[in-house]
Amino acid sequence: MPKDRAPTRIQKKNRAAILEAALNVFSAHGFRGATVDQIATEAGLSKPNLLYYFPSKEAIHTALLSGLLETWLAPLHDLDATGDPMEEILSYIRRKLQMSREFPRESRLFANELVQGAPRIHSALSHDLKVLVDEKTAILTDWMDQGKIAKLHPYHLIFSIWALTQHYADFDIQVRVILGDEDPYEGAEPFVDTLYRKLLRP
Amino acid sequence: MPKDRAPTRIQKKNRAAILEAALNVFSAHGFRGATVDQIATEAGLSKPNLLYYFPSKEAIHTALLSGLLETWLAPLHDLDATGDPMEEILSYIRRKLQMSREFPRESRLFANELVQGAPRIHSALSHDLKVLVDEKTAILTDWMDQGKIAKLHPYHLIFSIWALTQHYADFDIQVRVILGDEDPYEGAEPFVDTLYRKLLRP
DNA sequence: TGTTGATTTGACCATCTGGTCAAACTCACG
DNA sequence: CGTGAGTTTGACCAGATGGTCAAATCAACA
Repeated sequence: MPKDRAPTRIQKKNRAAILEAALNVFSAHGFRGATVDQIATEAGLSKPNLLYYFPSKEAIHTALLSGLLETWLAPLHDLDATGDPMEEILSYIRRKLQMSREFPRESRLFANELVQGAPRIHSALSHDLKVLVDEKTAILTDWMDQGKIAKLHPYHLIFSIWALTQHYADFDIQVRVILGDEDPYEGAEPFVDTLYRKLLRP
Repeated sequence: MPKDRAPTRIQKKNRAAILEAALNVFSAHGFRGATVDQIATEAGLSKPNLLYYFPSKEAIHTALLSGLLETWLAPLHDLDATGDPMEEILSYIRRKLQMSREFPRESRLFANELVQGAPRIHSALSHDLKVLVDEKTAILTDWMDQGKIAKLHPYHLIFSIWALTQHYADFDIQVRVILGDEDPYEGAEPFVDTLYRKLLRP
């Protein structure tokens, strides 16, 4: 294992390659379905070489998840209490849909983990996620109390946004079976926009 | 492997026990994460005994999926072109939400498969699912053309229903982390009801 | 009850997989 | 160069896992 000094050029390159490869493999096959050999090959390394940079398969997975959780929650983090309520929420939704479009692997990485009961990130969820959601739903509740947007159950409002936007990344195959050649996001963006305008109108 | 005559009492009992156990294990761990031993133990059989009834792990999985696909699509199948549009759609949504509540394992079984690209049911999807969805979206489009419900992209309307309802089963852990002790479906039912009433109002 | 087919199992196998290790190789720097 | 730290690898191991098989046991029916 490399010493914990400043990382060398090679360390940076290889760690990045491993995480990139791991994202591909874990998101496509889940933790159990991924093999260290597969990740190593995809990263252009031998298995022992990969294990020189990360002590175990589990460690790669953990590093990947915790490194990406922040990115994943960023759109919600940016929801601003001082902005225009309707526009803030719609722009949060657009950012979230954009994430599904640009980072489908990341979405599926989390989806895989969640569907199986989040055995490896349950604690991170109940801390970071819970806190962030509570903070933001407080804002939503304020807006509702002030009559700026329709009164709805704030948690379920958040769930609906997650469900709708992540569906396009997580169940991509199903979406494409139905849509054929049509670009999913072409139709999704106006659809969710209309949906939430109607839903949130006071 | 049992002959293909009429199944004996023992065959019926054991096949059912295996499929029930397999549903537990596959839905919780995915195909790759499940082991034959685990399924056998949960079904109260030895591994060779289990493999006397199904030729392979893959065969159990396939039998399970194809046996459940019909159940899974039943709510949509029941959408009736001659009923009242708004009530038909709302009742479809209620049935779908009810499925998530009563059959979360089935939902996660499909979710696991879909997230990983549906390697084992892709063909079933592009036949049965595609046909059924096209049939039902034609009804939706009619209703829209007649001004009975709001004009929306019918495929994305279906996606939104799937996403919203299945979210509660598939990402149950996340939902519970946020909601705490609150019953998810208690709030979900009125929420989705309100949502689609607003969305579909012409 | 005897016989035949159905059912069950212990022992076993080949392969896959995560992980180890000592030895070899490479790189940066004096 | 030369040297020491950083990097890479072939060979290897132990345990898990899907699957096989012959022999033993059981159930049902004549």
